[in-house]
Amino acid sequence: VTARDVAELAQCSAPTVSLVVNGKSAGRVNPVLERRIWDAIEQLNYRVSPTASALASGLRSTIGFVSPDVTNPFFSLVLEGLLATLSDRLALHMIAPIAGNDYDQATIRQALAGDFAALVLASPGRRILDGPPPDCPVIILDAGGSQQGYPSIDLDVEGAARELAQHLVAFGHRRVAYVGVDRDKASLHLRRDALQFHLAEHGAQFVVPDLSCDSMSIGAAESAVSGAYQAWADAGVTAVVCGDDLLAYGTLRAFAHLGVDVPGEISVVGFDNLPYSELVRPNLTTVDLSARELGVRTADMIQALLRGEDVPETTTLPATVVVRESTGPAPAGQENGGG
Amino acid sequence: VTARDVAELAQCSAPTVSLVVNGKSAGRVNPVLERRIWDAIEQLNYRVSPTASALASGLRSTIGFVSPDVTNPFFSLVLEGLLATLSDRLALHMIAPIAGNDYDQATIRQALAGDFAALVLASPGRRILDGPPPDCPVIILDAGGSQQGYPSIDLDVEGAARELAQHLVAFGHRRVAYVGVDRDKASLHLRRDALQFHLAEHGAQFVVPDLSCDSMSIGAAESAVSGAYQAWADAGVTAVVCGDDLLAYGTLRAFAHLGVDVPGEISVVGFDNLPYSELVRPNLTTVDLSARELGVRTADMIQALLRGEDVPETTTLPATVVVRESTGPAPAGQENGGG
DNA sequence: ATGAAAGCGCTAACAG
DNA sequence: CTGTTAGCGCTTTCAT
Repeated sequence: VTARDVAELAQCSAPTVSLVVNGKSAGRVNPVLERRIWDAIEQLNYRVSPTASALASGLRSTIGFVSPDVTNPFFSLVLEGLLATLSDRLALHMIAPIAGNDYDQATIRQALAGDFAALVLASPGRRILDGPPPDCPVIILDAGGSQQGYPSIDLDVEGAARELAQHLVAFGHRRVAYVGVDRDKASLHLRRDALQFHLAEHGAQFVVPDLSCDSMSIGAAESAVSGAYQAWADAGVTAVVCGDDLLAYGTLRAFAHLGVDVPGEISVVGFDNLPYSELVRPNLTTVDLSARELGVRTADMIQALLRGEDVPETTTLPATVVVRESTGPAPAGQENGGG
Repeated sequence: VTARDVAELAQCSAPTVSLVVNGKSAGRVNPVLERRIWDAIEQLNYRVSPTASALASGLRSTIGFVSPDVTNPFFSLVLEGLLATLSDRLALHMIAPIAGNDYDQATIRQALAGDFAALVLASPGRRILDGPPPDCPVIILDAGGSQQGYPSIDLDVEGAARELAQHLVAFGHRRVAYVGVDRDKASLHLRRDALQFHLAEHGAQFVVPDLSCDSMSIGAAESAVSGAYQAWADAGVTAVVCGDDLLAYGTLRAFAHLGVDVPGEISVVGFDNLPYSELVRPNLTTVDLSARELGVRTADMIQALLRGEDVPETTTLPATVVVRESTGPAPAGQENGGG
């Protein structure tokens, strides 16, 4: 059922139908005709073809969202904020790497082929776009700052790292281990480096090589940590910081199996503050990355961009430490987010 | 940059370019011309416009996925399986209700307006489609069987309920409570009813009215359970079964705050077996709903449907009980999934 | 206030 | 093998 069918029934022409369905009838089409048209639309159950509409108008109405891992709650939360804030007129096309193993150039290239109104890249690696520039706005999320001139929205990892370093040092930790992933995740590197810097200010440091997990998953961290623990113990590590809550969950599991007492023998910290971090045993101390807000702000930025407005090259959202039992009871005067 | 630009550069006509880029050049276009065309394509960085292509060919290439809640790991897992299995040619549009509160007719109507190659409805309510029938295949997931003639993929809740009832009764439970949500979720009702039936076989039963949470979330369950516990205790409830793991997490939290010992004073069971269920305290006994597999099978079914093949009206996937510490140590000979 | 004409970029059906 | 002709369904001038 096409616009012409409607036009025929309503005894007018297709362009008039177009005006009406697009709400552009203000003072341009006779109210009684408009009525007839709406009636015909309902009667025939007419819906405009988004495809044809997009082609004719040159207006794209779908935004591409590239997620490294749709099962990671962090990205789910970002997605939720995005979806909740995006105008109804904008559809969202999900793009995820085939293997579930984070995404590479190929994934991005695929995304670029999709002719989107805008493209959102969540937690990309370092080298983002190799080929010719895309013909739509690109927004980068959680990449540790703008890259290649694309506007980005980031978390204040720097500030959180300072806060976290203080917290750890206040508990007497001086010898720390870091758990990250094998991939070239800009965001994870930044977390590590910022933390290293602020630990150093207090005479603390990473005393073992970073542990690189195959993937950002509970299982990967569990097996990696199981293998690394002896070396950590030998090096006198008393706290381990994980680049992501999922890695921290795996770390907690590994310790549980190894019979290592947390936080008695070693403290564990994660980045993200997923909804499950206060449910795991022991409750995980984390850096809250306000994932949902990240999605909300992304949607706002997209709409601004599509209106042709300028947006700041880098937007930074606050990130704060949420202290829970995995780093021991909070010292007097310290905020405790475990409630 | 259009196909005509390429044609011009390669000194041929647009349709020939079309043949080449679509891999339909076998024996229909001169290899040397094809070379020139590919060169031109690369040189101009030409990409076919999916929009124009779809319009001209009448082939739709995006499938719509309606999720009640993108932050619920169950649906994330379904999505992951779906994305991983779907052909590269098929894009996926995410549709979620605005409020984050499950979806209604309006959400579905919006989905119908999207002209998709296929539509997937995950865990819908009872009345699914009111208006005129959609013009694309619709697949229903986790709805407790086919509805309105749409093919469905479901979990063997019936079998799992039997298994679960046996497990609970073997531990001496006779007086049980059920936690669900306010919404008309077909799937949750089925879980409840099947369990009730099999509990009755063993002389056990629900001894209090079902607890209805506002939403399928940890927080909603936590507050609902907090308010209901006294009545449960008065009624002698010794086990509570939650329609979803998230509800179970909230239940565990409520009990933790109330100082109720699990499973000492009361046992808790959830449906879903999310990845976090063996991390929470205490490890949650659940019914494994093989969410990812649900997504995989959905993708398979979509592709079959698009090939014009017939599919069974109802496909049922296995669901099994995973016993963990929230229902106490497993009795001798009972499988223990807590490892 | 409305219709006629043109065209978005591509593909299918034919003609050569 | 290749080019020409149409047309997908809609929107946008531009007449009237």
